[in-house]
Amino acid sequence: MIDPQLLRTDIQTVAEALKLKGHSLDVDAYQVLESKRKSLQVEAESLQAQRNAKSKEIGKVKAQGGDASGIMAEVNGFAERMKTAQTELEAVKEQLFAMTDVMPNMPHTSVPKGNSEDDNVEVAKWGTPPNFDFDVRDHVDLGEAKSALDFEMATKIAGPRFVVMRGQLAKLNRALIQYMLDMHTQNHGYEEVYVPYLVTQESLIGTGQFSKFGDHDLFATQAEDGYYLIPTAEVPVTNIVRDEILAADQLPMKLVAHTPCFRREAGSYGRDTRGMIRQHQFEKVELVQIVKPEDSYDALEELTGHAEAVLQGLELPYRKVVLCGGDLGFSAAKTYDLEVWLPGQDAYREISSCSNFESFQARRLGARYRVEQKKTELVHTLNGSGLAVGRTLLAILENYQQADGSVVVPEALRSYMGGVELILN
RNA sequence: GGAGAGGUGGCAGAGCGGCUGAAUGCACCGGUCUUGAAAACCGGCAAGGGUUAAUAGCCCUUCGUGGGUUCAAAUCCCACCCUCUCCGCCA
Repeated sequence: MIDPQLLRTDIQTVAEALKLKGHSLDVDAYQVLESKRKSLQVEAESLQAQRNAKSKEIGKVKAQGGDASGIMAEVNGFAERMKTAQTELEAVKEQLFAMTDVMPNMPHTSVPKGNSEDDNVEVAKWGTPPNFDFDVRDHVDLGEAKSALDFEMATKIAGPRFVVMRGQLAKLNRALIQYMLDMHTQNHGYEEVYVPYLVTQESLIGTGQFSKFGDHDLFATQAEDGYYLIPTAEVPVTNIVRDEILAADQLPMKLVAHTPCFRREAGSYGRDTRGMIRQHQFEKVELVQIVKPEDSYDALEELTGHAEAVLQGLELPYRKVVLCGGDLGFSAAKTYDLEVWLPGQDAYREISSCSNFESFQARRLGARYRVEQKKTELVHTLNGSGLAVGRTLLAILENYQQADGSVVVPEALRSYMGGVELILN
């Protein structure tokens, strides 16, 4: 949610910033509504103030045993007028909300211009893609050869975009989760949290995944329950601070959670249909930080570094890009994507997305902290994948593959794999 | 699932339909005292919103949520949600 105060005082700046995200803001329409809101609200509130004053008078007169019928007659007509003013005000507010609710967050000034992912800017590259002196296989061929990945079976059970992992790969999956959680809790200062995988609509609205108007990428339970499966741990974890006023010394709050994530992928028919790149259900270790506003950009660099540390620990080549305005998500002010090298695709593919939302989520969430005795201020929220586990697993298969189709276990994972150095052999 | 109790400020806990945005205690902040601290004493201390140059005033809203009764609701009525206790069931 964009600061309504800013929309009143400097809507041009907002309109300019939103243009970078491809959102055109109807400034005139907004200002017309806003001035209506102002006069209606002033009117409605002054009617209420008058009524309150009169009612108090009645109370006083009656307490003294006097006759209050005169004042009561005077106040009688108020109810109706108040109701009309109230109704009109609500209507205008709703129209304003319809406009602000679909406004994305403003990009940070450091965000490059651009319309699509082609305009994202590479800011760093780490490691070198391996050279193979044999025909490279992708993770599907590698996994299916030993029945350690079984897409057909998953389709039988649940339909397309699911996978069954068996034996060593199921264990590798678990090893990766442990490795990531241990690294973030032991080296990076995060507190591990376990959270619900089903959440309410309210929680989704808080983090911006659910808009009344936009479509969403969510699985839902039957209407009577009203639950949604989480598309990312960002939702339950960030909602920890919803409607809270935190003490300054609670910040920064650094949380890490491993959860499965569920997405319909409704808009991506035909895209990434092969393999584990895009699934309805996948595992992710998510980093979340709740920080003071002045610290959020340092925190973004730090948090991105924490995700990079996992890739470096696993010795997977990757590059870091900063998303251009047009490719930025709805709620984000700035995002770094980490893209891991996938020999099977001969390309870098996203494996982590680290974003600063500034106060955009916090405003919806009502997440504040106490600056001084009497003052509260919205916090800034950030999150990033550290990392997407399924994609990490397939990156390992493809980068560590051998001529015979076996796969070397990265050193960092061996203690989590019971000392095994080679799998799919 | 059945029976009962309850949801009030950071916490605990009062609150006859008007003088209660809310007693009191704790916590917290400021001060006096003290070499310093503690104790004691004095003062302050909810959030959101509007108006405004203003973090000054003034005003509105909020006592689980939503509706209703009334000139007036934390207080009365209805529905829902949640919590706790007991019983049943269950990993």
